[in-house]
Amino acid sequence: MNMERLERRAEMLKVLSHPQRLCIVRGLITYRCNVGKIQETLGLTQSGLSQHISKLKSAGIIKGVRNGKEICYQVVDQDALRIVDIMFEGIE
Amino acid sequence: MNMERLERRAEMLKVLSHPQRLCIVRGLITYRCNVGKIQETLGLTQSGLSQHISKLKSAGIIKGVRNGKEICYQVVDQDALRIVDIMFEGIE
DNA sequence: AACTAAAATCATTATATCATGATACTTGAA
DNA sequence: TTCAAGTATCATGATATAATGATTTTAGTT
Repeated sequence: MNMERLERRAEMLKVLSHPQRLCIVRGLITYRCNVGKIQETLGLTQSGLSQHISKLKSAGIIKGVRNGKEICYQVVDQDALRIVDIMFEGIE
Repeated sequence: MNMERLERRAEMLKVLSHPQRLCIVRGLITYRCNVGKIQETLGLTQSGLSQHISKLKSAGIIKGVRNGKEICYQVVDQDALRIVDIMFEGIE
């Protein structure tokens, strides 16, 4: 069995397993790009949000492209996307 | 938004986000029941396995029924089942 | 060059998780 | 009623994560 791959997938799950990060990823699925917007929408601190973003990036779940002063993030891991969809089924 | 539910779902993800626990749950999906078997198959210590089982149970992912000296576990959380399926896609 | 907005990093403390080994509980059988 | 098998719990130290506030970097603007 490909243990390395399983470990990477497990790490991805761990990074997703935080309510705020789930909300961040869901936001990026729906709107992509908005970082400052998500901060105010979710009521996170700048530092807190940035650290969440950093983890999501390290895990390969999102990637960001700088556009002037802003950085536009989007979800690039398709499995993460499916999992977040499952997590938000029946929530709202 | 139903934050309580989201937190419970996130907690479920966290419990799943461990390679050994992913393997345990996959084993229980395929064969259900076998605890000692899983221990030898995966090469886990008795204590380690038991603690994994305990977390999976607390998170509502599995439940166990005692049958004599043995306890038969099975997966009861359907979302957990879907997620484990996704995790093992393309692995083996 | 100085200023500002956007974002990242650092430092700290508190808390949670992991791995291990030892001990205790539960149940059926001798 | 003792015993062994199967399972759970406890105790510990090592490591990881979370939350917060302060500082720093990056890039566009004046």
